[in-house]
Amino acid sequence: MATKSEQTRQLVADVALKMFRELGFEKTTMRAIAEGAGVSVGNAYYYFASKDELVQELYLQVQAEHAVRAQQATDGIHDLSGRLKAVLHAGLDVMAPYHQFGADFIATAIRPTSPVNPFSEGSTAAREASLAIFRAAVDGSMPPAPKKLRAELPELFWLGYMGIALFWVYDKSDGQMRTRRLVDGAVPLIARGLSLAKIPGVSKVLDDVLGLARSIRG
Amino acid sequence: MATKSEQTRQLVADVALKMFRELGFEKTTMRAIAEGAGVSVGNAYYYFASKDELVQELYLQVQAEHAVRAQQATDGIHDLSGRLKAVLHAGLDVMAPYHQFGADFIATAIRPTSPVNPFSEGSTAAREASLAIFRAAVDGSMPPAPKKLRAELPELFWLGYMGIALFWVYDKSDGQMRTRRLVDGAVPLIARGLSLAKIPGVSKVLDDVLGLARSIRG
DNA sequence: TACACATTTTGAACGTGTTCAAGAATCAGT
DNA sequence: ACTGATTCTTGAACACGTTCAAAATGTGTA
Repeated sequence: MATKSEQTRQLVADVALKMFRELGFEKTTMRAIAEGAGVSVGNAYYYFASKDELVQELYLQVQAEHAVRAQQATDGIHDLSGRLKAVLHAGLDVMAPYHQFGADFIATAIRPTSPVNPFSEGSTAAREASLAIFRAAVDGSMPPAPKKLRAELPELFWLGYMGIALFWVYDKSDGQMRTRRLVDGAVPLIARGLSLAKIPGVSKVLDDVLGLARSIRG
Repeated sequence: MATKSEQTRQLVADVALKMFRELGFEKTTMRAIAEGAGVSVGNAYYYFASKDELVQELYLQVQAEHAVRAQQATDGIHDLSGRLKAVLHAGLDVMAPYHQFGADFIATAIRPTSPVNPFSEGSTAAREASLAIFRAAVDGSMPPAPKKLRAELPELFWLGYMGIALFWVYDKSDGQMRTRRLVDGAVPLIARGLSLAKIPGVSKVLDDVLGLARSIRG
């Protein structure tokens, strides 16, 4: 059984996540979390060094849930387009309860100093986990993706997913259906776009793009 | 001559921008701004409803400066690639003094509620001004850009510019030279990519992409 | 000049995230 | 069971962004 310490930590996290969902980021104060969990403010800080770390807790949970659902949703689907669509919709499903929270989450996440920042070194593990979801979608596809791009695609799709999340945050339509339509419309186009990679002229430009990306990254 | 009121407002803004540049966003407290300007905290709030509005002041100034410099830098350059490169580098030049400030600026700007948010309705004017810079770069180019894309290019480039700004924020290299190299490397590729639009297969996919963009926007 | 009204300025006060010295509870080794 | 060290918990305190009633100053009118 869990130690007392682990119980307290979990309790604080649970209360915080529930409040984030129901009240949003700003109305969820550290004092309210502490009171809701029946502990002192200082005690909450003993387990989470900042409010941002509680946001990270949410991020990790959402991501873990995404991994599970993406796995289920892609089961039995073999074409890349279908698999990608399933993964993206699974992501939107998991994020849905947090839509009003999204803006503050992204504002937090985008700071280089934030533990949640997806590009920062601190969250390499989290980013890898998220990338793995897209890698699985690509690697498991039949027919396989163009060889030249296969290694780069997961990262590209992940980046696209970040963009979709940003779009989703600003999407005020009912149930964020515009984002859903964007996914449904864009994914087949991406799949078709990939087939263009075989055209010699396109292929050459693509090589240079990939080369540039590598040189900038290193 | 300016009224006393205008002088005070300008003084507060000047002190704030100077502090933003020299100390960054967090260390520039409203109390410090007020003290530096020789007014009370409440008085600063009489002219600027929030700290964010002072950030907006900075945003407007940077943008105005960008417009001027882009104009100068593209003068006499006719090819699209050269013009785009000049505009982007002009943007980086203007932003340079604020690099350490960049992260907080973007975190502020990305909130839908922020007056600085580039997508929000409140800053339509500011966005239009920024878009106009890219429109001028496209419209003034010789040979002209592909007709099919000409109307969409400014918005696309502007979006790319937002992406570059994001990259720049995270760029810890000396003088952000990686961002400079990214611009130098990416711009010619974009120009070459545009010429692919004439290939029938590519053109068809492109039409669908543009159609999707329009349907989502509306 | 004297008065009424509008504009500008003040500084104390509020609620926030966060820190920290101090104390309470728990544990490990004898 | 005792003791010393470690882990956990507390709540007052700090600096921050922001608000607001009240005061001070400015402006136009009789």
